[in-house]
Amino acid sequence: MVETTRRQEIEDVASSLFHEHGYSGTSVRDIARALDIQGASLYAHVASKQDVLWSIVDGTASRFEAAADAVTPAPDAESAPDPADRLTALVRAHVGIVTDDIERASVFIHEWRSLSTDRRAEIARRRDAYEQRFREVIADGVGEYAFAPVDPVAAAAYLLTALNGLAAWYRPDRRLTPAALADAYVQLSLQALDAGRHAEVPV
Amino acid sequence: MVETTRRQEIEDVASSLFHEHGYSGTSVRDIARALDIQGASLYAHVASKQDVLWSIVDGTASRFEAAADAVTPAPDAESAPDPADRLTALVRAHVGIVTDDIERASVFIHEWRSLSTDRRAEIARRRDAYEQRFREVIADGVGEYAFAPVDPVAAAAYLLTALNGLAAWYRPDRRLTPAALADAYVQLSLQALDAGRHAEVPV
DNA sequence: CCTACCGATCGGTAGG
DNA sequence: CCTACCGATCGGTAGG
Repeated sequence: MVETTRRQEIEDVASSLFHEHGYSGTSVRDIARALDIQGASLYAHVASKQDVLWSIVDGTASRFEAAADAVTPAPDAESAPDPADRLTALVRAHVGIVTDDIERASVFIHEWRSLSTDRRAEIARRRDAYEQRFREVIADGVGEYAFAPVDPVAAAAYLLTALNGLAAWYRPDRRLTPAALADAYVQLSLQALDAGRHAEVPV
Repeated sequence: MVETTRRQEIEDVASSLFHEHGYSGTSVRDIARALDIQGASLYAHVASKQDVLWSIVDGTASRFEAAADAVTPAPDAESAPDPADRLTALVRAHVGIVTDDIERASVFIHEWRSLSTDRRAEIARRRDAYEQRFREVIADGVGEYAFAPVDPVAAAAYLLTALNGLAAWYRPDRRLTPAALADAYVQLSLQALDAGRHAEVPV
């Protein structure tokens, strides 16, 4: 039932090694050794080391995008949820993906610079579009006086790098479970925008 | 007057290359090429590539520590400044060092994992001690009801990774100068802790 | 700071 | 998935 293809195994151990030593710091033979096969045998399954990195980064980017899509209101919705709720959903989705697979998330966040020029450009575009979702919610909230008057570009970068930082330090433990962590990060993110403090100020 | 030793030049170009391509992704010959000398000639000035990384990381760690020392009240002070002021000073100092030399800061933040075992352990200790300063101010503020009741460990990690994220994205421009950026990041950080909203609640 | 050179390792291919 | 092998590049040394 737990079907794990060889290709998936390769990407799993590659994610772990790229996470720990970086893409440049990991050799094809390091990956093969973790699978108990010869370095050259890896090429029966993958076209290149770069190809493995791309699969990990592209797949993880898609997970983030799909999760954000799922919590983004349809453009034709009667009434868009208020900005605080929309931001909460985005933060929770993001933290969920990071904590669900820290190694792949970490590779996506830190190693996309090692992609070839074209792929790197594509991921840069997709990352910017993803960050734009955060900027828009923040700008909406500022416009509605639901958030403090922050710079949406700086605030979105602040929030997203805080969330992405998880991939570098978080290890699940009994005291700070993924659920507790998500709650804490939602609280900090809403507070960072002073959410709910400004609705009454001007009209 | 502007005395730049060869050693400093080497560390400057190495910081730039390590920032862009990582330590493993930068060869000794890459560094030499940027200085218009032969790869082997570099060894007239440095003992090893690892030695260059250590100088950058150790020096930058010291800058962060000295800046935090400078804004930390003496233990024998009559009255410690309130937590919001202390946190403001810590955030401003940290952002200042990052924006003052993004490349070195970035190498310190991201490449310390490439250090040899002993040095890596030392930097891990020093980073933890530095982060502890943030945890303490946050815990003090929570204890005095100056901040919202956040988990000091999670909140300190959240704040510091947000600040460190600057090294990856920030480029000074006319709209967002280093000073404006520091103001925005202080505001977001204080708000993240809901600073000044809780003083009146219980006693 | 240079030329000349070292052994080790790199990503990848050929041919089973 | 293996053995055998490729040219290129790696960090670093010797000796000027």
